[in-house]
Amino acid sequence: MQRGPASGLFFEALPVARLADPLLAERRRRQIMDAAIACFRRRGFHQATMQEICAEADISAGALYRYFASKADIIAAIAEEHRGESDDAFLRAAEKEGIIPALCLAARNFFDKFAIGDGALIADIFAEAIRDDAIAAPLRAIDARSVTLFVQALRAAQARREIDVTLNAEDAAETLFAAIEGIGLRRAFLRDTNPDAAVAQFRAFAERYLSHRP
Amino acid sequence: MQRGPASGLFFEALPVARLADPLLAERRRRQIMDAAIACFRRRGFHQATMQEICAEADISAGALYRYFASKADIIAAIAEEHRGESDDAFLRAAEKEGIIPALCLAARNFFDKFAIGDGALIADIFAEAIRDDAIAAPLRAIDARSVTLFVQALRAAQARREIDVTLNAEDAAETLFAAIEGIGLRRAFLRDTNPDAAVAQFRAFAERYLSHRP
DNA sequence: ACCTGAACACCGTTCAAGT
DNA sequence: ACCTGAACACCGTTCAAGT
Repeated sequence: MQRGPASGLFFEALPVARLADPLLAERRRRQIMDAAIACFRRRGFHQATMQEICAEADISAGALYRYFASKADIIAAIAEEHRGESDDAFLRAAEKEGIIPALCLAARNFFDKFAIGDGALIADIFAEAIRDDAIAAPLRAIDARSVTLFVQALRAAQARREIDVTLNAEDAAETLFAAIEGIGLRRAFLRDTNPDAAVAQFRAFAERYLSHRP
Repeated sequence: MQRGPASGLFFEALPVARLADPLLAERRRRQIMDAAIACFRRRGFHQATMQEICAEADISAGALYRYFASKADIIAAIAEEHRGESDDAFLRAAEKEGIIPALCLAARNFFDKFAIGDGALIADIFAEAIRDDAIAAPLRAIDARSVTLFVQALRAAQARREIDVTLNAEDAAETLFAAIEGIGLRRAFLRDTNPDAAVAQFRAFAERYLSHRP
């Protein structure tokens, strides 16, 4: 987070601008991200050093900075990747198995990350995103897409009379998302990251929350 | 987070052991914590430097380390203080106004911290607690006390037939806590920290979740 | 074009020396 | 007993020099 004299300028040329071969660039970014994920998982975002990431990726510090502008830039790329993966699976489950199993699948996808030890990393990403809008903005775009899928699936479930039709689908999607994130973070804090137990907690909540009103 | 040769020993004498006047010690800790809160609020836990905290507290680095073992130790003390404050208010509200207003009061107490810009700090505390059990352990003790209050208030509300009697009070308290934390963090991520809107979202959720079953 | 790694400007923490 | 602040062992990032 320390920086040289150039920081704070608005139109710095990004390193990516001077890259020629996009295939090599993609390969290097992949290589650096995999190394960073391994290091962050072992030691956390702030504890892992760039030297460690360079060693793990088998690349020099100077080379790394051709492909990522900063340590925070690496975490942003990892977070983006983390998010965009499970949307298709959710959509298929929502159509084939109903809304509750689909929501539980999305929740399990998230809880699994805590089970493999990424809990602190996820909290770090929240902290960085809350502090720095440059990190939050791309994550919000991905988030918005997932929320839209939730909303559509909830509306379809209402049309099928699977859940309460008086519920506002947008509000419900937001609250379901918040509950998944809250449950995951909280259980990690309490040192119980068993994903089955977390899904059971979420399912009990979702069934109550979405059920038909008297 | 870097350290000298002595780290890793199990029975290092804590700085506090060599302190004589407990009143001076308490004053110094207060002075350092207030300075740290101001610095963390401005720049975040990892961005704020010990030099800044020392300057804000008007104390030298060496003096600071007589009263706190590390930067992480300061955050732990702040987090403990953050938590233990609103339990009494919750209990009184639960008896006088019913369970829903009491839960909303507890939620508002939490959401207010995001509104004054402590969101990233709270996420930092989550991350540090998930990563380091030495930080998590004292926080879990405080957390457990608050959860117990929730459970007792929920049971009393069930006895009054205010909410669904088939609900397991322990499970419900855990899920309500997770929802409060999730809503707070998520709204900060989405850049909407208006506490009224957050409380409204929580209230809509809590009323549905706790209501009598058909 | 792409890479290396020493160098730079920091950081958290310690400890000899003061009062 | 309590404090100071230079010194220590790092850190993230840059940039002259190589291929």
